[in-house]
Amino acid sequence: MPAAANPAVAKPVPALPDPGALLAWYDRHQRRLPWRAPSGLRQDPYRVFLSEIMLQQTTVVTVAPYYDAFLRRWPDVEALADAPLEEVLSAWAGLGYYARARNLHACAKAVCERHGGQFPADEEALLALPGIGPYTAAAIAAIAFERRAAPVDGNWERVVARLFAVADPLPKARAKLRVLALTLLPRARYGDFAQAMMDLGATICTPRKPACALCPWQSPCAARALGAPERYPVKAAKAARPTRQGVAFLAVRADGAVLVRSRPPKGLLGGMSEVPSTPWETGGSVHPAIHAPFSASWTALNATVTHVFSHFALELQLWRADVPADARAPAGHRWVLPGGFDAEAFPSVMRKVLAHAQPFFTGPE
DNA sequence: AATACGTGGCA
DNA sequence: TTGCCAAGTAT
Repeated sequence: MPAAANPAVAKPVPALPDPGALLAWYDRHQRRLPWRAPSGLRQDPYRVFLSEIMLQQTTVVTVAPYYDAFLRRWPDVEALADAPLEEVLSAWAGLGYYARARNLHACAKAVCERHGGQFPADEEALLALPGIGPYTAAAIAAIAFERRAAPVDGNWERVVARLFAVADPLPKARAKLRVLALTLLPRARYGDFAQAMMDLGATICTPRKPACALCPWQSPCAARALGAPERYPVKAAKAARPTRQGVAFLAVRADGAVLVRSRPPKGLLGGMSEVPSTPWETGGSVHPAIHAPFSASWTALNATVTHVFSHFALELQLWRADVPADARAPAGHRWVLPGGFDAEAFPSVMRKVLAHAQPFFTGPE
């Protein structure tokens, strides 16, 4: 041991992170989640798929009730593939990132048509399915099929960035973090390891105030050695969020029905239901009336609906018109009674709008 | 590579 | 109140 024999060259070399230490921690502290199989059992690939799509950029607490509802309504991939897209969108309403729901449905169809109703086990084949990117392909491969794969999500990135004190800012550091993450993989238990990394990130190695004293990897962690684990990962500055304005037209029929239409199949809130409105633009529309679904005595309500989307904030003024029970719906529009609201694919912003149409409709929960 | 794409909770 | 954050993907 030449190095150790020379005190002048000897440095305190931190131990490399041991995958076994994390797995041992996971065996004691793993969270019980609705989509997790009983210990030692492999989870149904459809359930892994469903949960992973829902969990993209979405918290466990938010996902849980949606996951239960979907699984009860569509217990397997064939059932989901056979469902009308409108029903899937309606069930997804409120979860956000609605392209996920469209792709979820398209993916179920693809699995049935291209793979005989069986999810493929290979990352590459999974990656070819709609809505399944690098993370989800790896997650399904590891968790449902016990394949050697690294589903590098935000938790992995945070844990790895701290373990190795990666100073490069995200998202550019992503490739480097992935390489480092691969060095951590164990020789077995790939599914458990993937979920252990996520549990560690969610409960110990948290974005703020990480609980380093409880961490199975506190000893090899470079960021902790530096005394500032919460400084990692470094993130690039995000773009400012502009505000857009618009006017939403609340046409209320004498029996309480509200005039509704469906948004274009792609883009923002693609395929979802909405109250007709002007375009949403920074600066707003100079002449809202030309965008009204029909001519009527529109009254500006003393109400503004505000809503924050991922890349802009919205301020919606409300115009209301009360119309006779025999009023016709313009082309592309339909009347929906309050009792039918739950069957519609109203995103959260529209639930806020509709709360102003019906005093007895409370809107988003 | 950069941007579009939701929502709700928390400090 | 404002900004940050959560099991990302598509283009």
